[in-house]
Formats: sequence, C-alpha cells, structure tokens
Amino acid sequence: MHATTATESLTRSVEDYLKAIYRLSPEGRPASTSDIAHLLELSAPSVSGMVKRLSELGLLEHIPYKGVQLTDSGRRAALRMVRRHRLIEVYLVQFLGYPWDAVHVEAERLEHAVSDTLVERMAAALGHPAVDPHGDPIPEADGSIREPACTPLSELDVGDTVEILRVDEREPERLRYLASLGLIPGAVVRVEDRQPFGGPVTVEAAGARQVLGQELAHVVLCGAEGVR
Amino acid sequence: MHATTATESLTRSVEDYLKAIYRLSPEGRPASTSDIAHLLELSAPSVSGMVKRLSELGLLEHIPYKGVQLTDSGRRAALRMVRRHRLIEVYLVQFLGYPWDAVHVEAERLEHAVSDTLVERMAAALGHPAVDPHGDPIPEADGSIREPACTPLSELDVGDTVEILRVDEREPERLRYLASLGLIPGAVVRVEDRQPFGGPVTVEAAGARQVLGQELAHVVLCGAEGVR
DNA sequence: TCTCATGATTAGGCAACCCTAATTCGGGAT
DNA sequence: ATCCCGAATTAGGGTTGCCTAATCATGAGA
Ligand SMILES: [Mn+2]
Ligand SMILES: [Mn+2]
Ligand SMILES: [Mn+2]
Ligand SMILES: [Mn+2]
Repeated sequence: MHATTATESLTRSVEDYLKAIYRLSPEGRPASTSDIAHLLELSAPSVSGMVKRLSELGLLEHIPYKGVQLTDSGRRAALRMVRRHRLIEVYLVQFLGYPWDAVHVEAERLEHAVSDTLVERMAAALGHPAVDPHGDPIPEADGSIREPACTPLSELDVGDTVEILRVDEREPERLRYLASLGLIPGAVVRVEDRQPFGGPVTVEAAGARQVLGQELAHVVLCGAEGVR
Repeated sequence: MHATTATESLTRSVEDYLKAIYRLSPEGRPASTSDIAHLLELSAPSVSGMVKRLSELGLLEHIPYKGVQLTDSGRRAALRMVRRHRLIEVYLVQFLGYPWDAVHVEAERLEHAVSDTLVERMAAALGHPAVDPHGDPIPEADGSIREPACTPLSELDVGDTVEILRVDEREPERLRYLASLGLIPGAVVRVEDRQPFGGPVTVEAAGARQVLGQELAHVVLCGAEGVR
C-alpha cells in the first residue's frame, strides 16, 4: 500500500470531481456516473473519461457500469478541498462582510487558488471554527470530520421544537428567502403544522409563523434531539 | 473602434500574458516575443502562438518580427490584474501576517480567482492603499495609475540621501536579505560610497553601514528628490 | 550588396477537458 | 430464456496551452 501522499498538485477539475464524489458517497457507497455528471453539470461521457484518469491516479476505484469509490488518497484530497471551501466561506462572512448566499460561488473558485499556509492562517484568524455559514462541519486539517445527525424539517412531527443545524442549499435566492424567514443555523423552531403528501410545513421561527413548501423544508436540517 | 468591453472572462494564462506584456512596455513601446517568453518562463513558440490568439481577441497588436503592443482593451485588462495582484499582496500582509517575501507567489494565483466584488471589499478593508508591500503603485479601479519617478540605488551619487520607494524584486531570499539590511520602502538611506565598473554601493540605512552588490542595488528604487 | 547570427514563426505533437453521436452493458419485465 | 430500457462507455472532435524541431526574416557587418 504505497501511501500516495505526493499528490503534487491536482487541477481544478480534478479537485471538483473529488469533492463531488465525496459529497455523493456519504458512507463510501459508490457514486454513479450520472449523479456526478448531474452535480457537476457535465455530460456523462466527460465523467467517464475523467473517472478513468482519476482511477489511474489512484484517487478512486472504478467498477465499470457500477460506480466509483474514493480511495484513502482520494478521500483525503476531497476533505482537504471541503475544509478549504468551508473555511473560505466563514472567512468571507466574518472578515469581509459577505452575506451567506454569496459565499459559495466565491469559495468555489478560491478553494483551488489558496495555499495550505493561507488556509491555515484564515482558520487561525477565525479561531478555528467548527462549522461554515450554512452549518456544514469543517474537516480538521488532519482530515477528520464529525457529521452530527440531523433530520430535515420536512420529516419532523407537529409539536417538535428543534434547533436548525444546517441548511443544505446553494441557490442565493433560496438562501436569502430562508434567512428572511429566520430559518438559519442556530435558530430554534417549533413545528406547528404539517400537511400530508408533500404538503407545506408550518413552523414558528423568530416569533412568527412561517409556511414552507416541501422543497425548502427538505433542505433545512435540524438537530435530532428536540430542544426542551 | 468598437469598445471591446465585454471581455467575458479571460483564462489564467491570458491574464498572465497581459500582465507580463504590460510590465514589459512601460510607455507602450513594443515588447518582444523572447522577453515575454523569458518573463513567463515559457518557450518562444508558445508565446508566438498565444500572441496570435490575443491579437485575434483584440487585446494586443502584433507586428510580426517586431513585437506586440497592448490595445486599450488589453491594457485595461492588464491593469485590472495588476490592481488585483497588488491589493491582494497588501491584504495578505496587513490582515494575515504574511511577510513581504511570501506574498507574490500567493497573489500570482489568487489574482485569477477573486471576483471584482472581493477585490473591492479587500481594498475598502485596507482603506484603499496607494502602494503594495514592495512600493509598487496600485492602479485605481478605473484603470488609472501614477508611477512616481525613481532612480536605482546603483545610479545615485555619493552623498545622496533618498527615500526608498520601491523594491523591484520577487525572489523571497533576496527580499528577506534586503529587509534584514533595512532596505525597504519608506526607509531613508544615504549613499556613503560607490565603486566604479559595477562595483558595490555602500549605504547608511537604519543607522548601519551596508555594502550592496550591483545586482541588488539595481532593484532598490529611490525617490528622485533627495531628502533634505 | 551579400552573409549570417539571432530572434521569430511555422510545423507537428501532446495532455487535459469538454462535447455529441454511436454503441454496449446489466438487470427487470415478459 | 429474451427483450428492452436506461445507464455507461467508446468513438470521434474541438479548444486551450504548452513543447521541440525546423524554417524563415531582419538587420548588422563584411
Ligand atoms: Mn471548486
Ligand atoms: Mn457552505
Ligand atoms: Mn498570475
Ligand atoms: Mn508586489
């Protein structure tokens, strides 16, 4: 097992592929070509081609017609990018006054351009934050990460009172809308009503009642434990 | 004269070429293929090829076997990159504790990844500085720039007392060495001795006498006016 | 005017990434 | 056991941007 640590420097494309694949395989379950293509907004043949290259680089394992799985080396590289991305997001919010809906696009480019030194200086300046502006946990420099259990707002029961931990959304307009309702990480909400068959959820947040469609309720992730 | 303002987004390579050509043509005098190749550490044929593409993009004018000259559009794009580069350098020094010898490499990558918004936020956070850590003037957002006249330390006369305005050097080791002698922008030095035929220059800086070889004395640029 | 060194360009290739069109594979339904 | 559909891969192409080797233009000096 030759520890392929000398990964030199990966291209922007490669780094984004690894990040996408990491995102698509929570427990190392294989990710499909079409899922990757969809997430990265690329054609399936492009993904097939890149997958071949990545497996030759030892960054993932590919079982044709089955899917891909990151190797240790690939997962390490992916987590490095996730750390960069999320730390950059926090930095932009804390030190440069960015709103939470604008940081993703900026970080998506910067993550490939910063040096390890710069990332760690930002982390230090921020006091080594644990989560990014959307509540996503920031991997440690050593590659460890702790994903707290959470439940979509859309799956809670009426009467539940929970803290919002994460908001799994990238579209600026949706993020702004959610923030305008007070639905941001750290907020405590109570489920007031929930209609069946994908109907809307009514919550109390920031002292006001909000009705939320299924689509949005699905991206608001709440602490598994109820708040007393 | 169709004002090619909609330059879309240039590639990293294109941006670095424009910056290099700008640097090589102080008063719009044409830059040669080999000078560009040397500055960017590329082969001459690579430059020839890129020059063709850039002139097709309307970013420069090429007279074969003569040289290239930036168009207005090209100069605007180049100055935009210079502004980014220098502001990033200042930001890294002021807010992230970078030493002046380390900022160039970092900025060389970041300049291509930051958005206009981010650059301007950094500029505002810095209070819109006029010069970068090496004393190089930062172009305004509108593309204007004022290059103060300056003279290399190697060309001053014995007895001259001047302020160091700029240090035109990128190699970290040389920059650290110069800083260790107190030869940084803002410092006032007096020329104590100067040997002929490319010999060393002796200066008094920070209360100590320093002997400086021609090569280094050439990159230390001083105010044209003597300091009383 | 002719020669020739030097610098520039052209010729020909390669690697990274992307695409569309054509083909092939795998597994569920008949 | 076959058929077929959808997913995946292969075939074939294009762009960017770099390279080395070969050719060519320019102008200084003979
Ligand atoms: Mn990215
Ligand atoms: Mn985020
Ligand atoms: Mn650069
Ligand atoms: Mn500088």
